[in-house]
Amino acid sequence: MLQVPFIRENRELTVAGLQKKYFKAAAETVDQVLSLDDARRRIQLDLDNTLAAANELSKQIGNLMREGKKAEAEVSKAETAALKERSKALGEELSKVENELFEVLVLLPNVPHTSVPEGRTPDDNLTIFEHGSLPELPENALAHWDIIKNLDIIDFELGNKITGAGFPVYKGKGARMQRALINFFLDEAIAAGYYEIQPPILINRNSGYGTGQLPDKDGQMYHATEDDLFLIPTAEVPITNMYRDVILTDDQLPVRNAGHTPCFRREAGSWGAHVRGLNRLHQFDKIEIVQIRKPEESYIALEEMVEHVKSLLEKLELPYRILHLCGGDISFASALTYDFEVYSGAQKRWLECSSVSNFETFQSNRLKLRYKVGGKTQLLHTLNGSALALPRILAAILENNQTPDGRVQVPAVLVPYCGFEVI
RNA sequence: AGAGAGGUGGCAGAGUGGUCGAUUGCGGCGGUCUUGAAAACCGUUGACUGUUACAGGUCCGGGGGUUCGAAUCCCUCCCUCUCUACCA
Repeated sequence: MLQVPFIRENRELTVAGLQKKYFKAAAETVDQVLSLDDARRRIQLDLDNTLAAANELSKQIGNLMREGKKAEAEVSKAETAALKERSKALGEELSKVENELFEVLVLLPNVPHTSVPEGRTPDDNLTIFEHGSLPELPENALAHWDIIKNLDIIDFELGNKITGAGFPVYKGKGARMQRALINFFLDEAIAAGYYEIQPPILINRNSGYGTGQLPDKDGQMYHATEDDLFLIPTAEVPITNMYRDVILTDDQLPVRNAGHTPCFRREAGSWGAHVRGLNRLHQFDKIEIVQIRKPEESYIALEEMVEHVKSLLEKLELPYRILHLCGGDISFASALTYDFEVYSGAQKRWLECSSVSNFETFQSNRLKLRYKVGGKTQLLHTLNGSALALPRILAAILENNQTPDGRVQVPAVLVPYCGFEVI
C-alpha cells in the first residue's frame, strides 16, 4: 500500500507511475486520495479538540468530587453531554472517511521504479540477459508429459483420482528428483547466506492482508472456511509475515530468509491447451528467498538475488533468459520485477520459473515493518524471489536432457542428491 | 475437547475507577570516574498521529459496553500457560 505522505509529496510522480501500470483514472484517483486525506485530517483535528475539552472537564470533575463540591460537579457533568455527543458524531464521520480512504488506497498498485520499461503486455517485456544455447533436439523429441508417462515417474491420473486436476503424484525417481531439487536449492540458498525457515502453509487473514493477497485476491487461494485459514500460494506470505508489526534493530539487518513449501493456487479460469503437464499446477513445490533491507540497499539486494537465481540455473545447465517486466506486466505490489524463463526444448517454449521483485515499502507499509534510523522509525524494503519453482525446472530438465533411448540424463549437480545418473 | 490461570512498554513485573502512558528491575543509549574497561553513580529510554516548534489526541490482546472519567468494572472474540482427555 502506498503511503499517503508519499503521494502528497510526489503527486505527479505517483500519477505517472500508476499510468505506467495502466491503472485507470490515475490522476482522478490520486486526487481523490488527497482530498479524502484532507477531510480526514480536518475531522481528526476537530475530534482531538473535542476530546481535549472533555478530558479537561473530566479532570475538573475529579477535583471537585475530591473537594466535596458535589453540586458543582453535577453542573460540569451536564456540560460533558454535548461534548460526548459531538465526539461520537465526529468519530463516526472520521471512521467513515478513513474507510473510504483505505478502500481507494488499497486499489492503488505500487509505483514502478524509473527503470521499468514502458509497455502493456508480456510482449513489451525487455529481455536483458540470455544464457546457454538452446538444445538441439531431434524431430521426434518428446514433450515432458510424454516422458513422464513413459518413465512412469509422475502420475496425473492418480492425482486426479485422489484430489483432482493439477495435483500430480510423483513416484519413484520422479519423487526422488523432487527431493533432490528441494535439497539442492535449499543448500545453495544457505551457502549464499540465507537462513532456513519452515513456515506454516496455512495462513490467517491478517497475513494474507499483510502481503497483499487479501482483500481482493482471495479467489486465488484455497480457503479452509471452517477455520478461516488459507493455503499459501507462496512461502513469501508466511515468511514475510513473520515480520508483521516488527521494528528491527540494526544488528538484525539485513534479513535473508529461505524456505521450501508446497504452494497452492486455484488458478481459477486460467486453464487452457498450453498448460499441459507440469506447466501449470494447483499444487507445486517452491523454494523462496526473502530479503528485508534498508531502503538504500534494496536494489543491491535485488541484484544479489538475481545472481543467486542465475547461478542455480547455470549449475543445472539449463538455458534461460531474464526479462525486465514492463509496467503493464509487473505485479500489483512490485516496483521492479525480473522474470526468469527456462527453455523447454521439446515444447520449444520459454517457461517462467522465477520471479524476483523489489516491493520497496509497498508491503512493509501494510506490515508495519520498520527499523530505527536516527531515533525515528522508517519503513524497510521487502524483496522476494523464487529460487526456484520446481515443476517447470523439472519439465525443462526432462525435455532438454532426454536421450535417444527414451531416458533422461540427470544434471551432474543433482546426481549426489538423487543417487542416480539416469532416469 | 474439559477445568483452572493469565494476556501491561525490548524483556521481567507492579498497578483493581480520577495528575497512570503507566511504579520498579534488567537491557539499551548518554555522561561522571578510569590510561582503557568493569564496577559504582547521575541522566535518558514505547508506538502512532499532529505542529515550524510547543500543545493536543490515540494506544495496557482485538472488538463492543457502563461511567463525567477505565489498564482497572461488564459483554464478546482471539491467544498463551498449567492440569486432564486425545493424538502423529
